[in-house]
Parts: sequence; structure tokens; C-alpha cells
Amino acid sequence: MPPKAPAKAARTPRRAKGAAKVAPRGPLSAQDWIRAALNLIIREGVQAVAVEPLAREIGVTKGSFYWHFQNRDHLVAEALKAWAEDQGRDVVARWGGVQDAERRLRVLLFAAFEDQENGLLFAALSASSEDPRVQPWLRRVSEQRLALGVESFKALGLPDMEAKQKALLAYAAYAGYFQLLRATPAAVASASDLSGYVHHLVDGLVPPKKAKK
Amino acid sequence: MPPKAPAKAARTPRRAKGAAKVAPRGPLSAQDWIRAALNLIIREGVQAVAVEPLAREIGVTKGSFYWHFQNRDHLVAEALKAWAEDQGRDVVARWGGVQDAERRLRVLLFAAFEDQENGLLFAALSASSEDPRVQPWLRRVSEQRLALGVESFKALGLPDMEAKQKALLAYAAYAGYFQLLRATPAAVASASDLSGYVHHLVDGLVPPKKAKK
DNA sequence: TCCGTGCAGTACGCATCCGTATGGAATAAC
DNA sequence: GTTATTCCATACGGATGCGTACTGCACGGA
Repeated sequence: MPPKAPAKAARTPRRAKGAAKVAPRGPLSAQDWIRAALNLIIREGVQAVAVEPLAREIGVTKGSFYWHFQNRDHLVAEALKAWAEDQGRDVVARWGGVQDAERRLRVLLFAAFEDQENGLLFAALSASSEDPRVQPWLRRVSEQRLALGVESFKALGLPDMEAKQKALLAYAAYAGYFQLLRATPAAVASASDLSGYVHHLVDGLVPPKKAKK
Repeated sequence: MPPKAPAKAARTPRRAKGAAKVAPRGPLSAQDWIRAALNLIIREGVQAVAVEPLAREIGVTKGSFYWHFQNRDHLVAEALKAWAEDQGRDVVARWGGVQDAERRLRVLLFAAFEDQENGLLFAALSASSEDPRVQPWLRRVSEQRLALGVESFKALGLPDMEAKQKALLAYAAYAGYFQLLRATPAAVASASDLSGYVHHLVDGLVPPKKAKK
């Protein structure tokens, strides 16, 4: 537990006794722990975020962890918060640019599918959705994304109901794609052309004005 | 560890000391444990299948468990095997009936989406895909389903590549739908009409001969 | 009636994790 | 140099899970 009002200082490396483990580094920050936690979540899910294993991986001991965080749940909470806020920023960033409704949809979807790392992180978090610490954040992000999708389809002139269904379909295709990529990458690899995949999706969803297939 | 060659017998209820826990029952079978494990998997994922908690839930102690199974991994393995074999049977059952290629696709997809319990179980297992005990079974089932999908689309006269992409898209939409349903049911509920959702999916995938929308 | 067998309870040792307590090394400030 | 501060190591107690060993009970058959 670091005192609420920090002072100053920052120092140079050091290492544990028997452990010249990974890369030598200076003192850790809470951010370092959060990053490590998110990495671990991608690989093994939220429930794998345990203090002692994580500390081993970083190459320090619990002593460090409990200096930066009150307890395990606080780390998880911070990591999730960081993720969700990141998503919020992303959505806004991708939203702003394009005016034309159809182009915006395409840009949105292509960008989403192209950011593989983020997609896999989303899949990992969805995989931990039974965890009550995860659920609210997942809900937030999904609602935001779905709302954006619905908006975009309505901007094409579609009625509410249809826009909702199409948005859900697009989002499910997104979530499912990365779930499959995470669970059984080999299966996805068979249809290796991602851009073709996304084209199919988009062409199937955007009202067939001139389906460019 | 029950002796390899069982004999006979079957007896009447009994209960633990302080525990008139759930429903009174006779002696448990390995199947009972497997069923309980699958139930737990749906609710909390594979990693939640622990002997002692599971025993508590059933209302017995570990003593019983280790009578029926060698260890925890054996239970998990049996449960997964049971699931995968069930899926295999399902696929065949739904496959046999219909001759017309387009109708078969529709029937297949509608049936898949309608079996909510199975869909949620699939989502739960996919959520545990990082578990090396789960991965192979998941792979098997997904490959089988995808192969069936590709077949079905090729039967419509589509070229290989397109059939693969459409099958992947359909499967991702399936996986994603149930993942969302599991993770954030509220989000899915907004587009409440499942049949409309599936219609959208199918109409987007089946080559627009006479898109019946 | 007295065993044998099927199933379950109880108790133990071991491992892993949590969170706490406390000490210690390196640096910055003085 | 002395001191305060930052960051980490180490050692502890408690909880929970695994797997083993052994005991106990109810039933069926002899």
C-alpha cells in the first residue's frame, strides 16, 4: 500500500536473489502489473490472474505486488477498467472520421476485424464472462458497440428492428470470429482470407444496392 | 476405484450426517457425476469442476468421487467425451432428413440456433478453450460442423473458397450469438426476435436467388 | 445370521494461493 | 554521512483443493 500522496524519486535496477529471470529492469509501476495482467488474461483468462504466479512471471515476489495494490481484485478491476476505457476511445476514434454511412460501416467493421490483438483480448474476457468482476465491463463495452452498430445501420435508412438485428448479427460475427480464432485457430485458418470473410459479412449486411460481389 | 469387473446390486437411499442437503437419492453412478460436471461447466466453466465443491453440491463427500473416478481429470475427460459424442450424433441426425440443399441449410441453422441449452454449453466450453483438456474436443466438433457447413454450401453450387467463407461466417455467427447470450444476455435481448435474426443470417448467406425478405 | 461387496464418510499430508508483517537494500535529500 | 522514502524479499498463518488410506454402513447372498 503506497501512501496516498507520493513524493518523488525513481531508481535503478536490482534483481531478486536466485533470479536473473527475464529482462533486467528498474522498479515496477502499477501500470507494469496491469499490463502483465492483461497479457495473462489473453493467454489464460481472468481466473488465471493470481498474485504469486504473476509475480513469478514478472520476476519479483508478492512483496512488490502488495505495495502497488491492495489485493488481487484491485488489480483485476484496474486492468478491466483500463481495457474498457481503451475501447471507449477506440470507438470514438473510428467513429469520427467518416461521414458517408455506408463507408463508415465498412471502415468500422474492417478496422474491428483487423485489430487482432484487441479481438483476442475481447474473446478472452468474454470467456471469463461468468466472473462477476468482468461482467459489468463487458456489458458496458458491448452495449456501446451495439449501439454504434444500430446507429450506423439506421443511418443507412433501415428501420429500427432491422438495424438492431443486423447490428447484432455483425457483432456476433465479430465475437464468434475471434472466439473461434482463440479456441481453434486451425479451423479459422482454412478460410484464410480474412478480408474476403469480412467482405462477405459486409456485403450480406449492407442493403444490396449494388452488392459489389 | 471400482474394481474393473463389477458384480451386481443396487440399493436404497442414505444421507450424510448433518446433510439432508438436496433431494434424497440412491447411490450415485459415474453418470450422475458427469451430468453434474456438465451442469457446472455451463454455469462456471471447466476450471470450476473441482472435486470437493462438486461433491458438496451433490451432497456427498470426496469419498464417493474417488470411488467412481481415478482423479479429477478423468471426470473432465469423460464429460467432454460425452459432450462431443452427443454432438456427433446430433449432426448426423439433422443431416439425414432433408435432400434439397437450400432447405437443408435452413433447417440446420434454425435447429442449431433453437437448441439454446446446447448452444450455451458450447459457449461455456469455448470459454474454456485455453484448457488443454478441452481444446482437442472442441477442435473435433468445430471441424466436423465446419465441414458440414462447407459441404452444404458447396451443394448449393458455390465454389470452394466461397463455401468455406460462408460456412465460417455462419459458424461464427452461431458461436458469437451464444457467446453474447452467455456473456451479456441483456444485449441480445434487445433484438429479441431470434427467428428474425436467423432469417437475416440465412438470407444473407444463401445466394440471392429470390431472397424472400 | 454372517459375510462380501458397493458406496460413502473421515482424516491425513501435501501443495498452492491469499493477505499480513516485517526487515532490508538502494537512492534522494539534506 | 545520516535519514527518509521507495520498492521488494522473506517468513508466517489461514484457507482450499488434491489424492490416499482407512473406516463404516447397508444391502444381498450364503
